[in-house]
Amino acid sequence: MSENGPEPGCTSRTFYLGTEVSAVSEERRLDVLRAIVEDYVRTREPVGSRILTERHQLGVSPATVRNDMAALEEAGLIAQPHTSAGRIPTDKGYRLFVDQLAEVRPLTVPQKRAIETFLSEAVDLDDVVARAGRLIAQLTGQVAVVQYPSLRRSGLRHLELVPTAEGRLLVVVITDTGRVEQRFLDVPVDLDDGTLGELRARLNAATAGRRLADIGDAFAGVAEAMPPEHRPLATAVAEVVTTALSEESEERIVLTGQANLARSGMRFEQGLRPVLEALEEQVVLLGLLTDMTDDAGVAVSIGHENRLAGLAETSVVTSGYGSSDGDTVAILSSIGPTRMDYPGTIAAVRAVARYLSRVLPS
Amino acid sequence: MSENGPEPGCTSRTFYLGTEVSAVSEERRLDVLRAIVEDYVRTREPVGSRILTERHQLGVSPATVRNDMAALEEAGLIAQPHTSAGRIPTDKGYRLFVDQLAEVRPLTVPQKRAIETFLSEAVDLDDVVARAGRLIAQLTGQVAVVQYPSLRRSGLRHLELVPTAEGRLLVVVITDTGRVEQRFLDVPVDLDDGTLGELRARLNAATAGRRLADIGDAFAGVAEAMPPEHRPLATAVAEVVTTALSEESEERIVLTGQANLARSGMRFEQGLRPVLEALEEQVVLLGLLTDMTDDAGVAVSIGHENRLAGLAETSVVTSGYGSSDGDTVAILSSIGPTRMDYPGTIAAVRAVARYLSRVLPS
DNA sequence: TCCAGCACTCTCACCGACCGAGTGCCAATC
DNA sequence: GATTGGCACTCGGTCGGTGAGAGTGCTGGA
Repeated sequence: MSENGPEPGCTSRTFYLGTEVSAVSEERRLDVLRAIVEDYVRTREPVGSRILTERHQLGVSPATVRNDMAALEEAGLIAQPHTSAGRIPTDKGYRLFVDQLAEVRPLTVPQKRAIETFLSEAVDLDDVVARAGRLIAQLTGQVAVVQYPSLRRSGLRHLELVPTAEGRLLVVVITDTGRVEQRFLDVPVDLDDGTLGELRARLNAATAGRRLADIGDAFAGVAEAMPPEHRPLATAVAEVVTTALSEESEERIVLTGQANLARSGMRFEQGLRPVLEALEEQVVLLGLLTDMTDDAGVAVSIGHENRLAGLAETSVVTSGYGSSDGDTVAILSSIGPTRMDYPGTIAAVRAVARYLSRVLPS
Repeated sequence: MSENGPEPGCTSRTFYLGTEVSAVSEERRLDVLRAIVEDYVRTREPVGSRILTERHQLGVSPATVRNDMAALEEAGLIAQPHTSAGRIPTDKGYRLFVDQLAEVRPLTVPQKRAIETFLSEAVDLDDVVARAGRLIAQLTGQVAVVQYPSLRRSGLRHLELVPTAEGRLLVVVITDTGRVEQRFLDVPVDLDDGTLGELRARLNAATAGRRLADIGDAFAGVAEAMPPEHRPLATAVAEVVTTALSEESEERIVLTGQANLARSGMRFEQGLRPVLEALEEQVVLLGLLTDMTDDAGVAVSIGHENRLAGLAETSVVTSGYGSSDGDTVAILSSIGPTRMDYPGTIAAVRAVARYLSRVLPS
């Protein structure tokens, strides 16, 4: 445990563990960490040096492992619940494991096929989202969160204007991802079917296929093309569509598998309550998922890395999904204890996101 | 404890308790039961004879209460967790309490006003349902279940046919309760806008305002009125609408306040797991709620009265709600431990159902 | 650098004793 | 007949003590 800086030319690495050891020792220490993570995830019990040498081919004695463990603990990668117990990984330890040590474990062919068929049997968007959630929950044994395709990132398929008996106008928006939203509009002028039909046709011609986020200009053009007495109506419709559909409250998520949290072996130090409460704050939860998701595949957030205090004992695995052309229109994720099967969870989330993207514009 | 039948002309009543006592004793025994229920609900601890006389003006000594308790236990209305503990009500005891002893406790005026304003701020049906759930969960401190207006029991507001770029037809159904459903239809013939417009107009004329459950005949009439070459299309549309929208899978419910289950004092003997699992079986859960709900206000199902084994430790309080004309189109309910505040829960469910009915066809 | 041995610490399960709450029963009283 | 005070009994929860087991850190030698 010399505290000197690294000497030039020597083989020591201090990158992960902060102490100065040979490259081969360094590697074994990471093997020990991997073994600890894998054992702890499986048995849910702190793992000691003896067990470790018995269950893994480390090629060294328990005493040596103990030294390695001391180094890992010094580096903040593992910890002891109490003095005479084995070690468990810290959040930092899981992070290193996920980033560098975990081996990719793809799903089996039957599993993939099951995902594909189950998703393709869905009859509408609600069904697709519900089924995706059930798949994730079942594959990971954890809680699934699936976001509905975001309106802002979806394209417009059709815009419908329906006059109602009460003299109001019902504006219905259908996106190419299958979502349907509607708003009532108190129209200031009386309408004849011809005008309404014209407006509907113009609106649809101008907006079809565009992103909801950028149809403002298209609407402006339509309003100008209408006869002056109907321009207020056109702008009112545009107003309703653009404002209502950009509201954050229109983002929707679905939770599945909350019963998995109550399974034996899901013990949380603080109990289920903070977790369930965090899951119920859907707006905040979605914000967390959105922030951690980048376009490049699966993202993992571990324990205290999560902004939400209620999720301090959980890890979140998310992935974006989208239409077949690769754009991300929404997020899906699996949430479980930090002591989760990361390779399995990552594989499941990735696979479901992929098939979901394929099935989506049904 | 004579086992003789009731003697003619005497004042004894054996109706509730099975033993032969004077009417005044009978009444006191029910007072004791009420006191036990109220105390147990409040303290979550088995209640003994001494505590009971201290906290309630029963006008008798603990010894007398003990005799009454023995009778109540004999009648199966209360039970002892173990020999030297106090008594707790059984499901049967709660049932008697709910049916005969509980005093109606209406919500306060501010509470009512809060419900009204919170519901009226909703922007669309999703929002209404979500807000109703949050209200119930917050008022009762339990889990809320809110069903979306059932398609089958809703009226048809508008039916829209949209041709898509891929040469398919998108059928959109909008109900007067605000739900929107859509289905794709692979049309066998090519369409011109005129035909489509005619079909749309006829369909809407024939079906507007009718219940979805009984538009079959209307569709038949429309198909006959169309020129022969377009009859297949008309029947296909009718087919899609009638079958798809009568599917049970289209019934949707929303759960709110599951975190309440994890609050302290919500201890279930069997743990949360069976409860959460039962809540996740949405189809079965909805069946239970539907069966227990009658048109006449609030219904209560207690403990083992629930068909679902997972809900054996819970009670369910439901009410139908509907459009302002009084028809029930869906159900909302609150689920909590059998040891719940029945008067408060019933009042909350009733109030939210009432305001919901008023706000619904917004 | 590794390893065997050893002393030490700490948790957990178990045991027995004790205390208190609550009951059921009985005899006396209203 | 209903009520009550008294009393013996039961049983669960708590507390302190004990022993086993697991796991560690350290030291000295290979």
